[in-house]
This record gives sequence, C-alpha cells and structure tokens, in this order.
Amino acid sequence: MTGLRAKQKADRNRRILEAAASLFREVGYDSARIEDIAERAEVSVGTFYNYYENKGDILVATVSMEVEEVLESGKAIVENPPPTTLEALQVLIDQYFDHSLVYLSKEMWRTAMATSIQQPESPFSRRYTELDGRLCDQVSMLVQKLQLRGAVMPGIDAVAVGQMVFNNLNMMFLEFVKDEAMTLETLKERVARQNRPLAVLISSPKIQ
Amino acid sequence: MTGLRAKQKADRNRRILEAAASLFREVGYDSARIEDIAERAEVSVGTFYNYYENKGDILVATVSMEVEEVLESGKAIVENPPPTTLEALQVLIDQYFDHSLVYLSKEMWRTAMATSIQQPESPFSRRYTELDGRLCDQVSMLVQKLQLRGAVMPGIDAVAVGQMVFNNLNMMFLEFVKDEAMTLETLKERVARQNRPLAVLISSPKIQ
DNA sequence: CTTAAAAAATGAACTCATTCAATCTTTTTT
DNA sequence: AAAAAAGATTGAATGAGTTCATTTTTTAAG
Repeated sequence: MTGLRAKQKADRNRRILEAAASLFREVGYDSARIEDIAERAEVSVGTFYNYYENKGDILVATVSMEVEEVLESGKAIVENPPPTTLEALQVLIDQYFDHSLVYLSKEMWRTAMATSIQQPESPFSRRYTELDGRLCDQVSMLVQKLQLRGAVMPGIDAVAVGQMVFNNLNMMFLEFVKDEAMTLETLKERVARQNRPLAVLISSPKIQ
Repeated sequence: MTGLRAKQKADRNRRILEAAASLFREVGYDSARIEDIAERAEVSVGTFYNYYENKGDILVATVSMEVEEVLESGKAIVENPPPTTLEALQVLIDQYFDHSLVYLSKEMWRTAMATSIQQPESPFSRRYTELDGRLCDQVSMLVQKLQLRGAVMPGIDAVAVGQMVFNNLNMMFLEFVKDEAMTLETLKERVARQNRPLAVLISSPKIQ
C-alpha cells in the first residue's frame, strides 16, 4: 500500500482550502465562485463537492484554522494569568478579540457563523462547534485556576461561571460582526462592563 | 383618496406571509420554493420580491410574530415575579423556552438566526435584532424589579447582569436548536445550573 | 501481467433564488 | 372625462450553487 491515493487526496484538499481562503480574502465570500475556487485549486467543480459539502462549509473550515490559533495563544494566559479576576478575564477575552480580525473580515465571520448554525450536522460545522466548546473550556479553566490561587472564592461553580462568561462574550462578538460600524474598542468596553459585576462578586474579599 | 391601493397592498402582504408560514410548517424551509409561496398567495414571483427582499426575510417575519407573543407573555411575569431571584429568572426563562417551539421548528429557528446574522442590514433582520434587544431589556427589567423589592442587593449593575443572563440563555437556545436530539427539559436544566451562581451572589443575604 | 473492483474526478445538466424591462392599474392633474 | 404621472405587478431570463451518470485512476486479486 503506497498510499498514493491518500497523498493525492490530502494534496487536493490542501489546494482547495488554500485557493478558497485566498480568494475569499481577495474578493470577499460572495464574489468568490465555486468555479473560480476549483480553477485555482486545479480541480473540477465536482471534485470540490467531493471534499466540501457546500460553499459555506469551506469558509467554516477556514475559520476553524483561525480559532485553533486563538486557542493556542490563549493557553499561555490561562497558565499564568494576571492576579485579579477582572483583569485575568479581560486579558484573555481581549486576546480573543484582537485575534479575530487578522485573517477574517466581519462578512466572513457572519457567513461562517450562519453556516454553522444552519447546517449543524456537516463535518466542518461540527468542528467549529467543537472549537467553540474548547474556547468555552479555556475560559472555565481560567476561572478554576483563579480559584486555586485564591483569587476566586471557593464554593463557586467555576465551570458554570466560565460558561456564562463565554456565552456572553460570544453573543457580544456576534453583535460586533453584525454591525460594520462597531469598533473592537467598543466591543471590549462593553464586554468589560458586563463582566465586572460577576467578576467582583466571585472574587475573594481580601484580594478585591 | 380611497386607499384602494393601500388596502390591496396590506391584503397581499398578509396573503404572502400566511402562505409562507403555512408552507414552511408543511414542507420545511428549504423545500418551500418562492414559486410555491407566490402561487399559494396568488401573486407572481416578482411581487413576492416587492414585499420581501429575499427568502430568509419572510422567515424572519414569521419568527417576529412568535417573539412578539413571547414578549407579551413575559410582561406579566416581570410585573409580578416570584420572590427569590433564582426562581424569578427561571420562571421567565422557562416561559420563553416553552413558547419557542409552538409555531416554529428547530430548522426554522436555525434558518432565521442564520439569516439575521448573514444579512444584518435587511429590514427584517433589523426587526429580529430589535426584538432580541427587547427580550434582553425584559430580563434586565426583571432584575431591576427584584432590586427594588430588595431581593437583589443594591449597588449591583442590574442592566449588566440582565444582559449577561440574556446572552447566556440566547447562546444556550442556539445550542438547543442546533442539536435535534436535545430536549426542552435538558435546555432548561442547563440554563438553570448556569444561572445559579450569579443568582445566589446577587441576592440579598437575608432573602437567600 | 491481466482483470476485476473500488474509489475518485469530471463537467454538463439541473434547480431555484433573484432581477428587470415591459405592462397594467391606480391616482392625480388639467 | 381624458391624459399624464406614479405606483405595482408580472414572468421570462439570468446566474450561481449543486447534482449525478459517466469516465478515469488507483488498488487488490487471480
């Protein structure tokens, strides 16, 4: 078994993904036609559909790569967070937000989110959802870390708090990408305001 | 000015909306073609597009009717909520969830949400966003009411807390509609667990 | 080495959402 | 009441995403 078939498959998959990602960046999601993506990847339109269920799918795949990077960069913060609860949460969240528009436009985010909602059973949507779950876990882990350090009161359900913080920032991010006029700064400020009450309440009195 | 034109317009609008809503319920969103909706409403395809910008738009319009009802039924709870914070939040939220699948299937919710994300500038997406905002306000108002009553500690930012609770339940609802297997009961339990830490922390000690 | 079976690629054909120039209807003006 | 203007309707044409029967390539068996 030489694996020639597997090698060709992986190569085609990479070419299609790269072709799509570059075209999306150049002309935007809507203007990039499957025919164009297929041509740049040097495959036929039919082959494109052998690798991705539909157009939205390949965008979700692109976004997934981006989220992987964000997860990686968040790891460092969770391992060695700032002392106070509010600060620690904010540093992690700002990191997420700052990363979000490096490779992707708001339009691309909108389409990716919409696709992953509309076709939750497609493989790449599952992957996107799974990555979302890992981001959520990362926030929960930060809260747990702070609890171990004594910055967060014992007895608090760190996982529940982490999920709530994550769900909140996720919705705020959604509002952000829906509004072309909103700046990253505005987003950060709003999330900071919303986190403050919870962060203060769960913090140990002596640290506060 | 007889208003004949205005009357015909309102009538056509109603016919299109009813035709679409019934077709969506019968065959699902994707299988309902614009041509079929137009035929049932006894207008041409072109006329459909004079009333709605695109297919997603009319689904969002259907959802809007549903959310208006939910808002209305929530009003009573906000005006006279149960005594404890946790209970009050849960009763309002459960009310929202119980209402959610009366007229709409999970598939319809997914498509509506996806549309409102993907085309945030279209009139009906704006409407959806506005309704979301009103739901969020309703939760905030509940927290404020509880604060006035003394159930929630003074000094807490009721609006920020309300927004966080709403964003959390909204994300949980999104997860719910993405997962055909998840039941309403599971959804309610999960949200209840997530709300507990916050609800306990913001409650006045004597009430708790 | 030949042959059979399995896997993958292909692109013309198909489906539907969307558009728009022509037509018809209602309202306003003279 | 007739003519002009404004407002709406219409459905054939358009175009992009998606499908699928056929062909080609790769692997396994004899």
